[in-house]
Amino acid sequence: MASPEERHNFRRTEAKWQETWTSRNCFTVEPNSPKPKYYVLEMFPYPSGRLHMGHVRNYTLGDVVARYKKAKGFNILHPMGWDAFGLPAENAALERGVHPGKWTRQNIKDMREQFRPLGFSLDWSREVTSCEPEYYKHEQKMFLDFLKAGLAYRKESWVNWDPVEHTVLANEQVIDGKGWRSGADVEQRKLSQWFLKITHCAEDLLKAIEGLDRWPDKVRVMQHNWIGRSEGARVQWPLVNADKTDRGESLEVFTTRPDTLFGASFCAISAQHPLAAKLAENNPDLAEFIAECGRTGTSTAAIEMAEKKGFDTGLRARHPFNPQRTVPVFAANFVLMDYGSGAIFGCPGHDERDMEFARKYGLPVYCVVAPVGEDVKAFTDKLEAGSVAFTDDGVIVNSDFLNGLKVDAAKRAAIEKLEGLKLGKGTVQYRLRDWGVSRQRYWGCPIPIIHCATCGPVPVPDKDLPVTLPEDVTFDKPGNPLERHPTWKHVKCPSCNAEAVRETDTFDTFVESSWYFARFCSPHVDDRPFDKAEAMKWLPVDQYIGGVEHAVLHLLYSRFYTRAMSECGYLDLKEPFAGMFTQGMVCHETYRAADGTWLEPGAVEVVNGVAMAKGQPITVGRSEKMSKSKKNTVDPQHIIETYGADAARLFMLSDSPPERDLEWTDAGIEGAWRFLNRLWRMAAAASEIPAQDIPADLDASAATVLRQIHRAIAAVGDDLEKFRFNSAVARIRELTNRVEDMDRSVTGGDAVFRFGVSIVAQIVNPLTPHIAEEVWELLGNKTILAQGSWPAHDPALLEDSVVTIAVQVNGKLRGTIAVAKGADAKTCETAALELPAVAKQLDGKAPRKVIVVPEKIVNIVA
RNA sequence: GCGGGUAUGGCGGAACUGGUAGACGCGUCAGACUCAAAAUCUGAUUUCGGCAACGGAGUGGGGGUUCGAUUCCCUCUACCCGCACCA
Repeated sequence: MASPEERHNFRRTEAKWQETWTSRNCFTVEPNSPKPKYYVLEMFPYPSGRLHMGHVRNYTLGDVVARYKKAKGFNILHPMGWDAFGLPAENAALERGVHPGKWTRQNIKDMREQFRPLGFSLDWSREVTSCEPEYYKHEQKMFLDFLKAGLAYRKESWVNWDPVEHTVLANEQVIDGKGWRSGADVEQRKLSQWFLKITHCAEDLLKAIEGLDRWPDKVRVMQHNWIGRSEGARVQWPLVNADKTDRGESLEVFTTRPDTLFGASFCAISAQHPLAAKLAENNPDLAEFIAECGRTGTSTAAIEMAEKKGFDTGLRARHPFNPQRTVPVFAANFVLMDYGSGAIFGCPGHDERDMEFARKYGLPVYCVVAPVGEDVKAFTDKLEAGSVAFTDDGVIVNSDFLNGLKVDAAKRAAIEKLEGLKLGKGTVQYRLRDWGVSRQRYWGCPIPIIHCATCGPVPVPDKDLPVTLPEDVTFDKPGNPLERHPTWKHVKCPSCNAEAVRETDTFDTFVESSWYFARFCSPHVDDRPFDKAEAMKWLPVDQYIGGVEHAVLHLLYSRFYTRAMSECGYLDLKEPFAGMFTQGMVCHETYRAADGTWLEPGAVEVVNGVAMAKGQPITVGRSEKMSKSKKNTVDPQHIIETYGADAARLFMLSDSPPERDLEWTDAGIEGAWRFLNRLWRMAAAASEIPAQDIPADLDASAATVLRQIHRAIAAVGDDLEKFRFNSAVARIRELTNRVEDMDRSVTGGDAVFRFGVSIVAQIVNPLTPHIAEEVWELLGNKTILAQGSWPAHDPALLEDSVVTIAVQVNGKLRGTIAVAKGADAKTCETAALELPAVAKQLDGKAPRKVIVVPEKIVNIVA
């Protein structure tokens, strides 16, 4: 171990500066400040009780932005809170018998303590906790307002039921037919649910994506696809019974290809379609088919994909353009009830799935689109005999009045005709469905509704809000404890005073996270969710930072919720997040023993280049996201205790660009630690030099370093603006190297050295603020960097008076020349041709052509 | 299947609007200090040939545009992510 004075004592200095910042109130908003505002927000954490490296990365990125923007003269809002409702609390209750509330609040306390030593510039005075009534009561009020505004409604619907968690899942929470948390096969059940009408904003949510120019393209594309707009038509097919009598009703289908209507050979309805249910009453085989579809549901969708099953209902449907023509109506497992009208028409010739279905059930194939210029007869024969659909653009054929039109024109013509016949209508369909917010859970915000046998669902009157969660609940049985509570749900109907029951469902936890960013603007107002003027002052969030896993759900819900709040007068804003950044995951190598069990990194040692654990060779797996199940986690607290917060932060920012995955390595954190100690030793040396001005007769070598210092200020600032934190770290290290290596004995050497160290302190401050403050103080400064400003660079010093430019012959580098900045082309050319290497390449011949790009390059074409 | 992304030394990664590829770091090797080790410092480190000067090749593969391509275009391959019967 080196002597103490050679090493930076991070334990002492980090605690010291954290106390200083707190006691000087460095991170609270400046009231009535003339400075422009800047709202930095990281996604608020779920209080699991344990800080992990993903948190460290997320909040470090945000802290860099907050500290940098503060130094650039902004008034910063950088708050913190807890996304505190959710299932893990109930799981803890089940597993350990702890009350979810107690467990959650203890976790919050613990995690707040774990955050403290990282030195984030967070304004804790604005802390919000979503599981407390002071927070969720506003959510209840807003929900009732949404209800009044028609933005919330109740409907019976098929839901994804997780049999393990005993709850309903949103479509987004079903992954490959399995519950996103439990991994259990999801079943289909019909329940009455509350919905928020996100589809009301579908078009606007889609269009406005264009304006989100500070969002990652990836996220914008994902949201675009999620909303899934498609143009098409709803078409009526009059139904005919098996005995050829008209049923007096028609089947509505949705199609994006009305141009191919003449190629129809069947219709298919969803197994969940009301018509299917009606027909099944007198048809046990159909009933059995429907039941089978319900069983397989979405659960084995991936496997079942190839297997398209249909059941001929016996009904037939009249072709809208030719009443003489009828097609069979099938019930089919692949038709989705909640998209379009839950029914389709099948055109096997021009849709691959329909083709597969037609071939399986012996249905005819009609060719109605042919490639331009192709022989129609020959193409028709080939298509109708084959089993490959033609889905490209082309010319309509065999289609009466549509013949000869291109696909797009035919779509328009078909829709016009349908509308004339009153058998259809052009429409826009979205993939996006309304947001089901009911959850059959205890640990969530109660939905403020009372169910009365005579009045139906009645909103809880304002005066009775909030509806608080009862604390005295038990978790000895599966399902929702609110259902079983002896008294809580039994209340009088607010409208007729009869005996009634409370809604026992609670909100999806995505509701809390859909408005917390607004609550932070005025977290202590009690009579409304937030002060409108304050919210309008701070919103939108200037820079939001979080994981890509929320690219669709949370971000889309928040965009909708902001619109909904605006419709109800709470705000005047559409987009909550002007800038979005999605960070990569923190990964680590995985290790497995011979018996396949996962091993912790701490258990692994490398002996003679072979990875071993307990004397046995082990398998080193690829790097994966840190997770408890794979045991490849590294505990942030341990890292901070060993190397300090600055080292942990620096490593998080080095090497990997923030949007990419970061590979955690011991060598990496040690590298960061070494750099900090080097900086520390430089600071000690610089502090020995008296403060002094840089002399006018500065030595040339020191002047070069001075230019490099100014260049680094500009470059690091630029990198931080653009989220190139890894590059900023590289430039700071580069500058540190230059300053450290400079010759201090020349005229002005000491002054430039001292200046260089002080600049390093200032530009490294957003990244590693503790050591930066310490260095700054060591240099005799009485101010603190947390309240300081970004150093100004002198534009005149950014560039050298002499530039080195490359000389190429035929595009290959043959040497460099140093010319005065601004030297003309002729000078450059002459200097280049004088290079021996160039002369050698030319071999006495005159160059055919010389290209000179001033201050960049000379290329000689031989 | 559809949509999006990525590919650069032993490794993570740099390279602004087409202009000196490999910044910065890690690792490795050699050396200094040391009784020794750690720490620290110095030097080397894309690759091939060569003692060297120097020369050849080189940014996943192939092709193109250009005086000049990691960067632009076409094409192929591999991997990663999202959606997945959306009619």
